[in-house]
Amino acid sequence: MATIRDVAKRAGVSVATVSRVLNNKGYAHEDTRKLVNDAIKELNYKPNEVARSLYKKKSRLIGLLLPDIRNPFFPELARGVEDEMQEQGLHLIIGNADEKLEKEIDYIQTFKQNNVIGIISATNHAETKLYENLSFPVVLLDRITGSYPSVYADGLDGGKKAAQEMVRRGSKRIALLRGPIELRTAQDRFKGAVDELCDANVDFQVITSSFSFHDAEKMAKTLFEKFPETDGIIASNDLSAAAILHEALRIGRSIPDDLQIIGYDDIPLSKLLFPSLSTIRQPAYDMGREAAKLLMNIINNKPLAQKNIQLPVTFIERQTTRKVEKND
Amino acid sequence: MATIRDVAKRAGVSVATVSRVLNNKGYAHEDTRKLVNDAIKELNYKPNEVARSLYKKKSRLIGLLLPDIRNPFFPELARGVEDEMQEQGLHLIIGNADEKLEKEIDYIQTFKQNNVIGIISATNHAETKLYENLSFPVVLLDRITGSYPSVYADGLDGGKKAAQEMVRRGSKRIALLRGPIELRTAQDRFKGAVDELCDANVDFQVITSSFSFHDAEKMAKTLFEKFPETDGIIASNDLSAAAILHEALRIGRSIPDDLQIIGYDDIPLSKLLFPSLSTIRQPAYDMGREAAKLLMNIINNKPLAQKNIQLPVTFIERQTTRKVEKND
DNA sequence: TTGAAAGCGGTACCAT
DNA sequence: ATGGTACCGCTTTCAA
Repeated sequence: MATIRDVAKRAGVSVATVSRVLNNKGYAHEDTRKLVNDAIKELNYKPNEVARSLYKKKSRLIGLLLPDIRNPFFPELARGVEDEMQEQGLHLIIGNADEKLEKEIDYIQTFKQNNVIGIISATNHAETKLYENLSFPVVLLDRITGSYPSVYADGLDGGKKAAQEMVRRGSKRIALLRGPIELRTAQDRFKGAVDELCDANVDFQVITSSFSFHDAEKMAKTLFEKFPETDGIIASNDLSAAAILHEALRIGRSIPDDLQIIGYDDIPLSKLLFPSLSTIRQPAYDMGREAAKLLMNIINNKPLAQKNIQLPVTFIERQTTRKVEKND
Repeated sequence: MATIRDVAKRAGVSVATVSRVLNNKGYAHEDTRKLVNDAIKELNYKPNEVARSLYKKKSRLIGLLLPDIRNPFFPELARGVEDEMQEQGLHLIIGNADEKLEKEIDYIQTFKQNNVIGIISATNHAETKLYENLSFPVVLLDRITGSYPSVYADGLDGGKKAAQEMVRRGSKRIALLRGPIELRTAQDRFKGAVDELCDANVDFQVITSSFSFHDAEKMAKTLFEKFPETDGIIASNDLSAAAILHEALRIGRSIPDDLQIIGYDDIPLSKLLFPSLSTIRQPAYDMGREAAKLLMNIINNKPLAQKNIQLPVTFIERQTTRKVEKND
């Protein structure tokens, strides 16, 4: 690998000059500039980011921390972050915390030690002290606390919409899934639904469940054992909804005639289920992009229009809910 | 952040001594060692990996390149790699190439510039020149070329098993999906199936398709339009299989009585489909772990039992295939 | 057993 | 406009 010294020698100038040309900083005569650039090309020189990072105490890396890379919602977020960062000439280190605090701590350490200039976190512990005393900014993604800037979708409205659509389509004995208690976003969508259900003339039951694959199947079985009368299920995410749909069909429930299901997230697979899943769509890709933009604005000290960015959710009508006249 | 100088000062020794203690290299009196370790604890000192990396031209980072983070097969691979690396005290940078050559090049550049000590690649271009002239080892994952060490599952056997099980269960007019031509792994499973189907007394058609979400739906529609008579489909991966299953049910085919489907991969969602998907399971998590181990053995100059590691695949019988007497 | 100092590959200050 | 050089934080050789 060629170094800046090789380039300097080749161009017949000092390393200082090469550095200036490289970074477009300070003066450099047009001719010298050309000399240097030619040398760079000839040697196929790429600056050593590590050396740069050591001196400046800043790299060109952004850390992205995901809670569970297996839940298809998160790869979607990641792609949004990635695309935006790439456009800004930055690089992404993705860490998968696997819902384990220990892994999360480990990744934060790695990020620190590699001089990332910022972190975007979507983990389940983002709301703890882990992110304090960092020397670079943190943006929360699909997570909310008072303390950090964040990007998320409107959970209250999401829950509300799910409940409204469910009720409007005639379900009377509704099971409402409640995601992890420690996640504000999960609780918002839960609360949004509860408020709506309380106002409506329906019975409803609450089941608490995690967001992971593993638990989804068990939860689905339990649900139908405990509440066989249920005629409408509002799931806490699409993964749970998929498990519920599977179990419902397995025990012979007819969907959507006898039982309606509404998911949450709109992961790519939801439309491949059969019947395809009606769900509340979170604009995951856009959320990722927005988070990246927000972080970059903070890093570049741009004035922020808002510290917290809320994106809208939409009801995606597919086939696990019954048809009904439009009435808006 | 405390530096090695702070620690040295605190312990009343030189930085060289601290470094030796830190790395367990060279002599250090037991008492001095304790002195240093105490200082490290008191200051909560963590060595600066960037500085270390600059001098040694080696970091503790491994680059993992995935072709498409949205295909659930790859996160599963990633988790295997991640867990093994973590146990070895190394850290992972995950890059998502998004099936784009340009992104892949970009990530490789990032990996280089950050002194990764090795790359594990599962991308669609791993079989090109991109990985030549690297100063660190490369291991291919779920990919095969002559040139690089690799870890993959037995595609020939997988294709063969899929075809056997399909034929054994009575399908007579079979559609065989062929994945991307440029991927050896995809072609192996295709060839395995072709060989078997040729020997059997059945008709079959070949449809070429990509592995991505986006194309899966269109492909499914086309398939049934062009070959409405089909009574058995061997998919190139579970994503395609899911799309096919969806379309089949949509147009009223009865599964598995009228049409059987066998997928490939066994992604976590396959068992949540309804009917749950019969498929050829690749041990993705284990493949990831093996790739990590292989890479580490190469990095540490351990003698290699074998440069290419092939893992077995298994037929997972679920509900998109008909029941049949055991006959092994 | 320990420490001084050179060097990894850049950046940026200060002279010229 | 350009160059010399100290410095970022760590490792390693060499001398003591």
